[in-house]
Amino acid sequence: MKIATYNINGIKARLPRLKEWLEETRPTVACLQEIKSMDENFPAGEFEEIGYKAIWHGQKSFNGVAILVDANVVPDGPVETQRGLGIDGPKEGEGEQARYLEADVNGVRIACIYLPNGNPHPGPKFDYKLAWMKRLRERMAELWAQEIPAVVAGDYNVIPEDKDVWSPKAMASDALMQPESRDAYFRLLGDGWTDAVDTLNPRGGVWTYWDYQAGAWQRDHGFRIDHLLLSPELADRMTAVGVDKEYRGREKASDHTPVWVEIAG
DNA sequence: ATGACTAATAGCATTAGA
Repeated sequence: MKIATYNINGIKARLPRLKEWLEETRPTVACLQEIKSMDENFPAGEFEEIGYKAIWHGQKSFNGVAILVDANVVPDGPVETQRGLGIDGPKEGEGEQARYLEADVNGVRIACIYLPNGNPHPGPKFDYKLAWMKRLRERMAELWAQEIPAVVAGDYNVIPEDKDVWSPKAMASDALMQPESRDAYFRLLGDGWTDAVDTLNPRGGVWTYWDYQAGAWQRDHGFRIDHLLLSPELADRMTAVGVDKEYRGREKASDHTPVWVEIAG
C-alpha cells in the first residue's frame, strides 16, 4: 500500500489539483493538512466520484486535516479511531484547533497531523508548538505500546537537520529549525520511530515545501518539513519513498508537495 | 530589508501561513 501526506493549503482552492494528483498517482491513503474548511463544506462527494472515501476534521478558515482512502483497495475506507489531542490553542478560550485525525486502514493505524508552525519565535505560538509536540509524543507512545503497524504522517513544521534546508543561515531564526523544535522531533526518533524519507535519502537535499515568495520554487529554495514516521512493524515493510515534486510547479499549486511511502503487503 | 505571495473571511484589510 502507498501512504501519502500532502499539505494542500486550502481544499476549496486546491480541489482540481488535488483530484488530479489522486487520479494520477492513486495513493492508497492520503493524509491531507490545511484543508481550511468547516466540516459542512468538505467536498466528500467530489472524492467519492473518483473512488475515495474520506473522514475529516475541519474548522473555520485555518488548519483542518483529512484522511482519504482508495475504496477500490480498501472498501471500508478509513475507520476513525481518534480526533484531536486534547490541547487548546494559544489564544485565551479558543479551544482545540483541528490538527489531529487518526484511523485504521486495512490493519494499519494512520495518524494525520498538522503540527503548529510556531512562528514568531519566541512567543506564545512557539510555546504552543512545543506543548503540542509533547502531547503528540505521548499519543505516539500509546500507539507504540499497542505494537501495531502505525504511521504518523503530516506537516510537522520541523526542519530536522541542516541538510534538510536550502540555506540554514537564511532560516536560522525560524521556529521550524529552532533547537527546541528539533530536539522534540528527535525525541520521537529516539523513541524508535523511523523517518521514512530520511532513512532512504540520508544525504538530505530533499525538499517538500517551497515558499510562494521571492521565487523560491524557481530557485529551488525549499526545505523538508512533511514527514512520515513509521512504527517498527511498518518500517520493516518499507520498500520505497518519494516526493511528487512536479506537482509543486503546476498551476495554482500548494506551497507543499506530496510525500509518500510504499509498504509491502 | 520583516518585504516578497497565497488563501480565507469579511474589508473595502487583516490574519495566518512557514
